[in-house]
Amino acid sequence: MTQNLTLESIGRLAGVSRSTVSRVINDQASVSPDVRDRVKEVIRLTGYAPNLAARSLVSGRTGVIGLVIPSRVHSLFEDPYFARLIQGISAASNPSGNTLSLFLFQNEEEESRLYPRVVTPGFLDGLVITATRMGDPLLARISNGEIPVVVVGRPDADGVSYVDVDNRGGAALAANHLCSLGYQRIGMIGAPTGTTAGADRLTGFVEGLAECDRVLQRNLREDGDFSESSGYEAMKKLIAREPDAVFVASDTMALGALRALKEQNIRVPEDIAIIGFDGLAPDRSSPILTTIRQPVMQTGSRAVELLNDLISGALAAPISEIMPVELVVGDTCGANLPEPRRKGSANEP
Amino acid sequence: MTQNLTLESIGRLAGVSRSTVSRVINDQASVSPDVRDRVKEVIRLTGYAPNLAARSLVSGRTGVIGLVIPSRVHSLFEDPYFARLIQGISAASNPSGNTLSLFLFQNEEEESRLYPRVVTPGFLDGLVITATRMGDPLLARISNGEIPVVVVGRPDADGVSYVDVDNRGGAALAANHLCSLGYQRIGMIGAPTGTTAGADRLTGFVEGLAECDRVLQRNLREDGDFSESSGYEAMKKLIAREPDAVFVASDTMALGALRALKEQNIRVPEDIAIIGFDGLAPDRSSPILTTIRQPVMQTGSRAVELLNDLISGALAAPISEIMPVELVVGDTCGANLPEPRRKGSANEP
DNA sequence: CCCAGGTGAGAGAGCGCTCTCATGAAGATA
DNA sequence: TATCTTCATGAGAGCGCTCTCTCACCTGGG
Repeated sequence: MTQNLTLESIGRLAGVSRSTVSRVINDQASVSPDVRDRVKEVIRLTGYAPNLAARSLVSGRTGVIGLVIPSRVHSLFEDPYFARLIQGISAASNPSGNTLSLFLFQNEEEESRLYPRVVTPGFLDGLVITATRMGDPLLARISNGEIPVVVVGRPDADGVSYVDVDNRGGAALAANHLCSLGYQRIGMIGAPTGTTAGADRLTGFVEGLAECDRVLQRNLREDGDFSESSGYEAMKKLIAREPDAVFVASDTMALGALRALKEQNIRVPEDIAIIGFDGLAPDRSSPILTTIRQPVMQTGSRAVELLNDLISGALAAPISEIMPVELVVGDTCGANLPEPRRKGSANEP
Repeated sequence: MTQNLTLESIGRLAGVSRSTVSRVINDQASVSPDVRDRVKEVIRLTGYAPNLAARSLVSGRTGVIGLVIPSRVHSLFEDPYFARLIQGISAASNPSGNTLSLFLFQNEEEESRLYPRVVTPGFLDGLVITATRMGDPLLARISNGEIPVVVVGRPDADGVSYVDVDNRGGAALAANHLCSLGYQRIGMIGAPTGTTAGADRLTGFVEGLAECDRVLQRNLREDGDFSESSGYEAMKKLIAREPDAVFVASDTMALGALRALKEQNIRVPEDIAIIGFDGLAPDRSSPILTTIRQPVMQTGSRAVELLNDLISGALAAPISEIMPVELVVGDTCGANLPEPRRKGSANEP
């Protein structure tokens, strides 16, 4: 039935040459209306679709972009962050006529074994890489100019195009919010400082406190690894040091922190205020987490748009963009409490 | 630097012909050891990788398999199920030399617009489709024999290859477990019966009760849509009818059910036993959910293996496979309680 | 009535690869 | 020594497409 349809066979059926059919398919000029209609009708009837391999062989484009998620985030893949990011990337790929290929590597070995395929010419037009850590060797190799690359999240290398969210600004917003509510012993559960997101959220939070003439006491800070359990553990340690408010650098960790507090019957926000980062926690959670919401899907979409600009040559690398974040006030920061409580001051320098 | 390396140029550098280089790359016989080494060395030095478009043009294979997730499950994409499934599919794709392309359609329009690309020759070797609903038109079109397809989850059409988990057996297991613990008013929060998973879990649960000479009272059953909030709403309705145990057809819905119970200060499992299905709930949740665990990652991997058999012609469609499930006893079924409580009997026929 | 200018359509080359077939050298058999 | 079989290698065709070049035809101005 639909066997081996080619430009040639379509042309034969329509009584024209292969060249003319090609012109019709690619909407090029110099085809008379009646011939164009005749060819289109044959294409419709036969259900012909051009062979993409042949097309990319000559055009050098495949219409495929790759999304690389490095091996070590596999356990983190449970984080709704990645699902959203993939959605955003997919959403932007479809309209631009791109297909998305997903590269999840199980381990470093697989990563380096499959690496050639990723940068091999004739397969991918461009690449989006996410969740790189500082000094990531993969990034160094891939961004070597063979193929257009856009990184999601600020890379620590220069000359690489990227899309990031305003981690510093968001963390500062959290700090300002807590200060304005009158908290005195403000702590933080940070993300790994080996990631730029972790480092930027820490920097921003310290800066935000400084704007209110506060400092982050060293013993009021613990770091987690983005996982729920690490937030739980960090909060358990912090409890003894009696913060009255804690900024947790990811919602997933904040959920863990809330669990630790509940276990100890410490009320949120009456006894301690919590503010998260991400805006991914499902609304169902009671209480509703106050958080800094980042536009994850849009970040993914924007990455694809920049990548397309890079591929088409409309822009030259490196380009970058910072997506805005916003404070979303929920139940856990105490903003909706009749009167925020105060403890002894610890954040005054 | 790495510009336009072809078989021809590698051959020139190694002092052999294009054909010989091709033989070396494809590990074919009839190449003398010294020539083989010489060519391999040149390839290593230049970093040459064959052009995949050209290769697939002649071979008819692309090494790409597609994963299609229909439009309407986008909101469900938050469910860890899909993340795990994708991991499983990716894990099995990489070793078999396949690349995974992801097709997430935003809506029906996009679905039908991009459909040609999915089945267009010269792009995908095969297809994995998941989360189809009964009577899914996409499935009917795609499984039309143009390209090998494996469905994850039992399709309601014949002649389609698939991998499913033992939904019936698992639900029966849940029923038996609750019966053996002595519960008398056993209810169920079902999944949509418009999905085969929902229908099978219902059938299995009823069968399992029948094995214990019980029936599922109609007013002790509510259906949800796999979402947390639907589980919450369903449980709110059920509470008034005083079940002493409820089988919830997905863990995500079970989480919602637990939330509804907690809101009403109904203790689990002292006042009511809960058993879920999926085995995806993170261990962190306290209490730990008793559930029927299904091997999601393995299901994805197995789908790819079957697909590869279909592609290579080692097997002919339709083939199918049922993955086993297991009961995982946690805190919520009351199995670890000193003495399960009994209420008036409702499940006796 | 002839020739520039434009326009629709076909012929042909070539993208980089695989695969079949031809060739020539070396070894085996008569 | 002549013929037959290996085996290593090269030459060539062709996968289905795009793109350039060429040609045939039609128009209109001189």
